Amino acid sequence: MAVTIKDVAKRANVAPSTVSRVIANSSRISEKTKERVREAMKELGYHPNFNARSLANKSTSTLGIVMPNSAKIAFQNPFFPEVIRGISTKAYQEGYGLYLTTGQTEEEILEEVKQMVYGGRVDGIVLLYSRVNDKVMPFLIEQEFPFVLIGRPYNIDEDQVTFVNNDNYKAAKTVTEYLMLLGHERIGFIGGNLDYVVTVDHMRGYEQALNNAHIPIRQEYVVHHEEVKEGGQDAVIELMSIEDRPTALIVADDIMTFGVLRMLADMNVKVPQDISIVSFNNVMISELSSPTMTTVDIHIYELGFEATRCLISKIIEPDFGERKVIVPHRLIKRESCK
Amino acid sequence: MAVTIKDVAKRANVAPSTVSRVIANSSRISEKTKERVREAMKELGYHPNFNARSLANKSTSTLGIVMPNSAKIAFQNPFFPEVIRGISTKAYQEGYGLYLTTGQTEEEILEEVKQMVYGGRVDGIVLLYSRVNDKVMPFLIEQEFPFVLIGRPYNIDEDQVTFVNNDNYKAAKTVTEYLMLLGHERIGFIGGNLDYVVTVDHMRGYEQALNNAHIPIRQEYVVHHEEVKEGGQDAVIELMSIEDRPTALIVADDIMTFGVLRMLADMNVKVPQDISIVSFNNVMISELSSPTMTTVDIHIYELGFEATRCLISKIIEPDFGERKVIVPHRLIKRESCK
DNA sequence: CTGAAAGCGCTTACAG
DNA sequence: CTGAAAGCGCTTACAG
Repeated sequence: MAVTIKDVAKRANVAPSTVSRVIANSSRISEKTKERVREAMKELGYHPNFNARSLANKSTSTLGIVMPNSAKIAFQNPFFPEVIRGISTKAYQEGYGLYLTTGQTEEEILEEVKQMVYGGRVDGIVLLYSRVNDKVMPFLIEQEFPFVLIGRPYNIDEDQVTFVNNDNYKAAKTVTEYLMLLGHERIGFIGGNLDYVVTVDHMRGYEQALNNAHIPIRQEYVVHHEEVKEGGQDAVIELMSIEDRPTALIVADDIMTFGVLRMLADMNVKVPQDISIVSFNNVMISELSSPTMTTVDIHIYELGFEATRCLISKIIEPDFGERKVIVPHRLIKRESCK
Repeated sequence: MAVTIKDVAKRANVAPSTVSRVIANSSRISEKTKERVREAMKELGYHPNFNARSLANKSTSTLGIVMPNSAKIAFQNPFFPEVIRGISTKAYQEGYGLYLTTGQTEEEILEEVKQMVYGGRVDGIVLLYSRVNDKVMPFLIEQEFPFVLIGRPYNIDEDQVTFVNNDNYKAAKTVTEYLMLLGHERIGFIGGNLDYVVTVDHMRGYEQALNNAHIPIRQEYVVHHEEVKEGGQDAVIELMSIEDRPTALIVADDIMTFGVLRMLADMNVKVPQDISIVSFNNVMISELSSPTMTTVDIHIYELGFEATRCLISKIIEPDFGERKVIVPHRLIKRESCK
């Protein structure tokens, strides 16, 4: 059997409550006693039982991470490992552990979130996506459970949720303007799943920039795909089949851009000579493509880090802390635009 | 306050113990009572408290995932998301949750593992790496705590640990032989960190194949790097500076190969015309390089899935179950060899 | 088939 | 500064 607080108490000749206070490093215990108790803990190899603690405390020092449905698709994309790295770093610093959802469908995930919340399995949750018509967020709001969203709430009053996001609208607008500045007028747009808010924002930015320049928006220049691998490739086929081919492409995400580049190479279309490409994320590997890609660095790590910072402060003092953090983005110019 | 077993008991006019038995679906409770209790649970919106359960049960239905130190480096590589996906799938199927280490250094991680084990935070652990002189594994063995290793134990009796691995030795040997069959004799080897057992195994396979063919091993043809991005690029510089340049390269991992291809392109060395390349892993994105890469598919997802299967069976019945699973590998021929 | 009671290993008012 | 006791929300022998 594991050694408990009682064993330590006996050994140190004090009451269990005293041992508990020593663990919490209460100022009401004399240094002398503390020493003695700590000695006993060492000798016996005492380690606190986490579940007992959580039960008595009603707090777990654990944060839940909720991934979008279908980790299959999600994990294809280095975005997630990188946010998690940011989350992980801050969580470690503050003494929190990490608990991961494993469900694949939306219903499974909602069920898991309910378990986390009702079961007292975590103290707070970071939501790694914002999806149109998502059910997880309304649930969390209704329960008044501490959570932070990476992304932007959609169809929900912004004041009700703490979130960390990029200005994706502006990023897409800037990128479109950048391409126009380079002389492009026929600009294609390869977006992600339209259920995700980020996709919606990208679209709006793209359209706004075009509008401002009085360039008509052509529906055939806009395609959406979820799968990053096949998605990029399929999109290229669609767009390159148009008579009036675009001379520039905005791609939702770097990994998709790999697919785009691959397919373009197969078609013997040269980048950037024949077509320019800008994408989003600046994932580590994006500087290893041929040609290297021009992309918007959205500071993924920071998104995770900041989200965790906000979440923890919300757990500790629910009524203070920022409710909204916008992480700046930056256009990284490399070889794929002309 | 959350609704507890007591509230349900009152509502259903039974004792708390009966409610508990209904939750566990004990066969000793009549269907009629079960119905009544379930009704009450629904009406009150009862959800079991996870920590209380774990405490009474001494089991958590949670699996710990231990990542190699420095998630920074680890998470650059799609290997990890993909194993985790495999783990996640099986864990979900069996009703287990996932808990992640967050530490960066070896000491931090060991400390976290101790907390997991002593604190009763998880029922078992899957170790995502096997490292020479690792301290985590000896600790787990000493504690007789259920764990499974993805990789191969090193300097530890194989009978003492359950592990899931590829035959990395054979894979490297085959790959080397494949290149020799294509006519190559000057074959370079770009390996990962020599602290990892997989690297050691790759090396042995490479050397063995060369030996069998009576081709002398040249130390200058062998380089090691940990960072996948810079690593690949640095390695190329080293190898291409040799007077007697290799005509083929074996690269530890696909992402590294992206760096290698990038650098080779910068140097105007054509793949596969001037130099052939084989690598390992067959990560999703590896079919998107230019040229697409020939690589060994090690079935990463399956490694995670199998490991979790073994772990759970070990938790449930410690004395049965396989102790060793070798996941087959397969050479995927694409465009990078000639 | 069901209940009363003890116990899992902590924490925390309350008392002194 | 320290202790005795109650409580966190479950489970599980034991008894009937």
